[in-house]
Amino acid sequence: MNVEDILKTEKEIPLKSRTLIHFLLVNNTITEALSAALKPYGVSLQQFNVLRILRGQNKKPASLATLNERMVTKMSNTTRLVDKLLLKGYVERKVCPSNRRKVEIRITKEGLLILKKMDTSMSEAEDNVLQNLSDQEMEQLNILFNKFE
Amino acid sequence: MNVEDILKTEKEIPLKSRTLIHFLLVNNTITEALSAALKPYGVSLQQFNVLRILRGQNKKPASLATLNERMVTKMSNTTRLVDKLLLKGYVERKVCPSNRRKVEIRITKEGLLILKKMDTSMSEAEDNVLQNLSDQEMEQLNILFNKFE
DNA sequence: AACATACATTTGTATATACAATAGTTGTAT
DNA sequence: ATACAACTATTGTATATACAAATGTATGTT
Repeated sequence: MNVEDILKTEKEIPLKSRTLIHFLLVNNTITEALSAALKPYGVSLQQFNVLRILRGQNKKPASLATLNERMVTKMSNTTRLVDKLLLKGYVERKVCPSNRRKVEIRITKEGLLILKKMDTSMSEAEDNVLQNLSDQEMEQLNILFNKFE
Repeated sequence: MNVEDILKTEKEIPLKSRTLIHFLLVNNTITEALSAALKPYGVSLQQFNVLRILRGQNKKPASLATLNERMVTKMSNTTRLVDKLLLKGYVERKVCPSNRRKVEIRITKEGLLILKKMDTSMSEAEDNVLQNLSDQEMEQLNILFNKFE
């Protein structure tokens, strides 16, 4: 299926616009698939991302700045994102004793438990989205992606 | 710059996840660049998209359904998107005489005028984002993008 | 100690989006 | 003609996000 058909337009789109539009279209496909996989757990992609970062810390706490630095999609408001996870009991937050400007955020046991389940669903969704691509093609994509500013 | 560096993580990310994360990262780059180009005009990417569709109609009106069908990123609420453009005077909307369930949306003279200016800015932004890619590489990307479900 | 500056997070506000519910219109079958 | 289902857009509500301003804390300078 080509871009013109998807957008139901007669005229041919120039290569550059076409590439970018195609990019955005595939991005929609990907985020919809991943979000749908997380839907049963009631968390957004961003919240999932935060939980994964926290698990990667191995007990070490993370500050908001750390989270922001490592998030795939940077947020202007990580505070409220963590609030949501707090409400669900998946993270805990306390003021950092050594520097009281900072907060220490950790994933809870419940967070780890639910995250393990999410991992399975996410992995399935990833496989599904990428099922028509070979390893070589993915490598190729990664190389091409590096050329974007 | 590789993905691991961008996300400041030590562990190597598996190819599939890596590809998808890289995709999302580049998507952020693209949408930020394009949105920034539209910022001076006070319209969002979606609003710009609607204006372009309307211009492509050549005087023929479009219904909300038509807009939705042709938008790059489908919206659950095109009504309010058009509301914004109405307020700015870039489009006009009236009830379709032959089928009063539908509305007829057209771009105005002011809309066409401002859109012409936006085109220049957008084209510059596109060139900028894609400056490191050859035509062949873009073609390659389009082929790979077609492999996504 | 007093002050200015930088830092880290939180809050306020406006806008955007998703999803569900509603309202009005049309076509069709009876 | 009437009832009913399908269609199209609008509205309501909750949540998400962007951006700017405010708060509280720490650090450096005099």
